[in-house]
Amino acid sequence: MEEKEPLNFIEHIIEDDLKASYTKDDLQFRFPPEPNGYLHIGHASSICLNFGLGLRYNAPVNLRFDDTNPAKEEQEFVDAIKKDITWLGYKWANECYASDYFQQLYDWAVQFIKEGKAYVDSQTSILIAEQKGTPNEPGVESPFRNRPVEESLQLFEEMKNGDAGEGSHVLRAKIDMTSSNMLMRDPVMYRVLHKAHHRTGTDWKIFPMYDWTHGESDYIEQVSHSFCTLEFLPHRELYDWFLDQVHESDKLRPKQREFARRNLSHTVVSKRKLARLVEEGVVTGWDDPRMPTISGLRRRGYTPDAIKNFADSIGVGKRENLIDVSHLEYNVREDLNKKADRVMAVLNPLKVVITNYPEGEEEWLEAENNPGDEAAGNREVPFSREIYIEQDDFKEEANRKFFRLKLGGEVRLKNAYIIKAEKAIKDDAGNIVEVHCTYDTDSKSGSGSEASLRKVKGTLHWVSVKHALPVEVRLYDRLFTEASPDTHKDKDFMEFINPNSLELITGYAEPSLANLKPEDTVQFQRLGYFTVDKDSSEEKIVFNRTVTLRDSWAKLDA
RNA sequence: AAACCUAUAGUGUAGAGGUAGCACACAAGAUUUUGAUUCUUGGAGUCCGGGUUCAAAUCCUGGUGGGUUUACCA
Repeated sequence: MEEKEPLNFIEHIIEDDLKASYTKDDLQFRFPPEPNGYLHIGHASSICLNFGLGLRYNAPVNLRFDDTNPAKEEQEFVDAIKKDITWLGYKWANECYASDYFQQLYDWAVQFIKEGKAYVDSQTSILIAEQKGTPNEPGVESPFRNRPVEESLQLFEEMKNGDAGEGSHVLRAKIDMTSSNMLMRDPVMYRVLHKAHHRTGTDWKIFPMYDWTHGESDYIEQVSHSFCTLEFLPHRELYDWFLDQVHESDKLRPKQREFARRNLSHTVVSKRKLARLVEEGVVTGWDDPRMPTISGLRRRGYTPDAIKNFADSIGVGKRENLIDVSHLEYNVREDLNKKADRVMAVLNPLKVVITNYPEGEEEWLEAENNPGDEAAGNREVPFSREIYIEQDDFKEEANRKFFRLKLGGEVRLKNAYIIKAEKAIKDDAGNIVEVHCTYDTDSKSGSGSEASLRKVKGTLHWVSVKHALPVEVRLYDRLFTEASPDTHKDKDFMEFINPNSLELITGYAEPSLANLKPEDTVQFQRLGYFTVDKDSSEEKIVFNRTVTLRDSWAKLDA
């Protein structure tokens, strides 16, 4: 009980509030996406943070769509977002929409006008921007700033009724044009937009701005802690100002706190940039397995646990960061190592003929599905005179560090026999096209015979030629060659696209794989984790490589 | 340029005045019918300068580096 587990700064804030005036029942959080795109790994961190807090403190977490801009938002994204959060395994307390609060927000705004806290400005956006000044120079007040309350009221009504054109007027809060915080220089609260909203249709012709909406939505829902990323820090002053105007003392007053966005190396995490990858055809869509979107990661074979463990392990702070993608990869491997069945598939086949194995004969050998998990059971794999091994697993000559097959040398075929390479057959160009081997007839795996227990250094995976199931395999690599492609001042991130982020090959798999369904994940032994893609059909299974196995040999070799 | 935020091993993150920990990455070794997994071990850090204090990663101050803000987007 007294055991102190380390807290991140967000948890410290909550613990401090709990020691002060908050009770546990006051705690409530929210995840507030704008439905204008797909969720990505950065959102996943935020989701895990907010929903994780909800679990930790047994507090409700609302899913709230920040849908105040009908020009960008669509139902399609609402559905995709809900699907992704559910897939991650989180349950929201309430499904909320900022658009549900349009009437309340409007009523408050009218009140503001009556109290002289807001006015209708009839200038162009360009003029308003000019008058805003710069961080160094104060802004100048709009000529409409002190227009009569009745006039503002009347114009606001016209804006609302659709009698005013887009851009003709805005409603502005009357705060301080000389504030050192640009956001306090009479920020826009409403603009006119004659566009259909995905939920309210054409009921509203005016739409509230983010700053005016977000804090009040938190207040309406009685969210205790509203966590957002650091770029909203300057907005906090305005968040508080708006809240000051509407807050009633018997109600909880939400507080906004900010954390640093978490960046992942070798990718980009911005909706705009991800959209460009889609639009320019660099990837096939938002759920392309190379995309850092949740739907992309899912298709790539990532599990919810892998993503959640990743998010938890990187923590949360307030400084600029770049998390190496190897950390993400570690988390999938760790999770899949426990869950994925081990199978055999050969990606770059080299035919091996076992010359002393009877022609036409075959046998089915027992194989463990997961050595770390007895409950995973066993299966049988067919063995015969002709098999495929990986091209990389054979060399005519090699030093003793090469644990694989070489002429005159022996290796164990996983779950099968020990073989010895006798002869390499080459084509006219000198390429090895086939290897002739002999097998030790007494060395069958699991037979318990003396020969079966012999220690041979190398073990290879293999597939019987006759029984091989041809499969399409998509080998994915990182999308960018640069760790931080979008922080170069003089270069566009598109210049760093990895031309080899996808390699398409045909592999040969053991027949048991014919039964797999999309999103099933297996380990191709000695190669990596692979998941069945939704592009699979009756005729052809498609596998996506989630991640390779750790490979210390590859490092030595390189 | 101004205001604000920020600075702990290569990366990320703990440490709230009292022996600088953890994870990944890296290196070495053991085990291994996956060069995987597992296990053991190792190297590696408080941005710089002042101050307060018996004692500073921690508090103060000045630099320096990085970031954010200057949308009728969120």
